[in-house]
Amino acid sequence: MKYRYFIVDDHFMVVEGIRALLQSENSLEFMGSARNAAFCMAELLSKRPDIILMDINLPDKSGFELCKEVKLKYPGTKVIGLSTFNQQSFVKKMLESGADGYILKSADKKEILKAIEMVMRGQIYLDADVSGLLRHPEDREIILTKREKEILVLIAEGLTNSEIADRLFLGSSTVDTHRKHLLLKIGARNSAEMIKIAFQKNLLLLDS
Amino acid sequence: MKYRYFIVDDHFMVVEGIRALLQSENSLEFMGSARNAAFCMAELLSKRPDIILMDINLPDKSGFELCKEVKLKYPGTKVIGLSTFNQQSFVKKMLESGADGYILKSADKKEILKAIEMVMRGQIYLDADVSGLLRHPEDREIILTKREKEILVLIAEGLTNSEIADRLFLGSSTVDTHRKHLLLKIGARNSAEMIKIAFQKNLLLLDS
DNA sequence: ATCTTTATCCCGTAAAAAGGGTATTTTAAT
DNA sequence: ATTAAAATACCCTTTTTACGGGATAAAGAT
Repeated sequence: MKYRYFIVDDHFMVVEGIRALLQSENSLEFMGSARNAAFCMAELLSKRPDIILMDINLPDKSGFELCKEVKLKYPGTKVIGLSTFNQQSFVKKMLESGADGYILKSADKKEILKAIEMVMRGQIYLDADVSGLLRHPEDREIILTKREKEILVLIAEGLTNSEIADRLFLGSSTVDTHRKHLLLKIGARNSAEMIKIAFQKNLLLLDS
Repeated sequence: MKYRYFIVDDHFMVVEGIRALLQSENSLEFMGSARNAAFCMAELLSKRPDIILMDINLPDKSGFELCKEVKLKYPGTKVIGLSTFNQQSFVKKMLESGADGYILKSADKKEILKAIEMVMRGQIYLDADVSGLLRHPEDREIILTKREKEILVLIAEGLTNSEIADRLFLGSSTVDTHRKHLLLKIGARNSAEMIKIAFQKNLLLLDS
C-alpha cells in the first residue's frame, strides 16, 4: 500500500526538507504542496492525499481552521500538525480540530515515518516533547468570553478603564468587573502579568 | 570556485530542505550542519565553510551572539541569517552582529542561490520583504540597560515595585525610577502596554 | 421552565502605578 | 582627567488598579 502525502507550509525550505527526507521511501508518494490554506483547499479538489502534513501557522488562516475544513470535506484524510517548539500551546487546539498527530519541525526522518505509520493505522501520534504537555491538566485552557477578549486587547493597547468604557459605550465600573474576571481567569496578579500570560497562552497574538 | 557552506538550525527539516535544494548545484559543497550554537562552534574547529546559513533562533543562544562569535574567530566566513516572517525585528540586530545577508525560510532555491552569490561577492543580501523594514527608521530600536531588562522581566512576572526591590536588594523608589525610564523608552502609557510592546519588539521572549 | 453564563452596573477601601521633580554614586567612554 | 551614562535613592500628588462585596437583566443551555 502506497500512501500519498501532501504538505502545507509557507516555508519552502520545510516543504523541500520533508520531501527530501521522504523521497527515498517507496511506500510514500509526494502529491504536492501548498503555501497557504486557500491553495491547499484548491489543490485538494483534484488531488486526494491520504495524509496531510500541515503547519499550524499559515499566512491566511490558522492551522486549526484549515484542519477542521479538511476534516469536514474529506473525513478520511489524515492530518499531522507541524510546528516549532515555542508553539506548544497550539497542540491541544490542533487535536481538538481533528488532527491525528503532531510533530515538531526538529523531527528527523525516523520520527516522521513513525508518525505517518501510526496515524495511517488509525492511531494518534504525538511528539515526545509535546505529549508531556497533555499530561499536565493543571494549566487548563483559559476560556474568555467575546467581551473579555475585546477588553483584553484594549488593556494591552494601554487604555484605562474609563477610556475602554468610552470606546465600548459602557460604564467604567463594567469594564472594571470584566478586568477583575480577566485577572481571575488568567490567574495574574496585575495587568502586566496578565498581558504576559495572554501572549504565552496565545490569547493575544504578536502579529496583529 | 566551489563554495563550502554550513547550516545552523535546530529544525532538522529546514536543514534537509536547504541541503536538498542546493545539492544539485556543483558550485556548492555541503560541509555539515549543527542544531545549536555550541555544536556549531565545535564543528568550525575542524570544518572551514566559506558561508554559514544561520537560524536566528537557536536553543542555546541567540543567532546574534553566535554570529558575533563566528565573525570574531573566523572573520573571513560569511554569515546569512535565516528566520521566519514574524521575526523581522531581528534583522537589524543580525546585521549589526556582522551578518552579510538575511533571507526568510519561505525563500525558494533561486533566492538562496542569489543570496549566496551576492554575499560571496562581498555584498549584503536582504530579502525583499525584509529590506523594507530598514527604510523605516521611525520605529528605532529600543536600547535598555541590563538593570532595566532585569526589572522588565520582573514586571512581566507580576511583581510590584516593592517586591522587585526586595528581590534585587534595592529601594522601591529606585525600582520606581527604572520603571519610569522603561515606560519612557518603550513609549507605553502603562505597564500593560509596556509588556505588549516588549513582546512585539522582542524585548521579552515567549519561550523563556 | 429552570439554571447558568454573560454582560451590565454600583459602592467602598487600600494598594500600586503614573508623573513630576531632584540628587548622589558608580561605571563606562573619550 | 573629564564627561556622559547608568544605577541608585528620595519626595510629592494624582490617577488607576486591585480587591471586597452585591445586584439585575438578557441570552443560552438543558
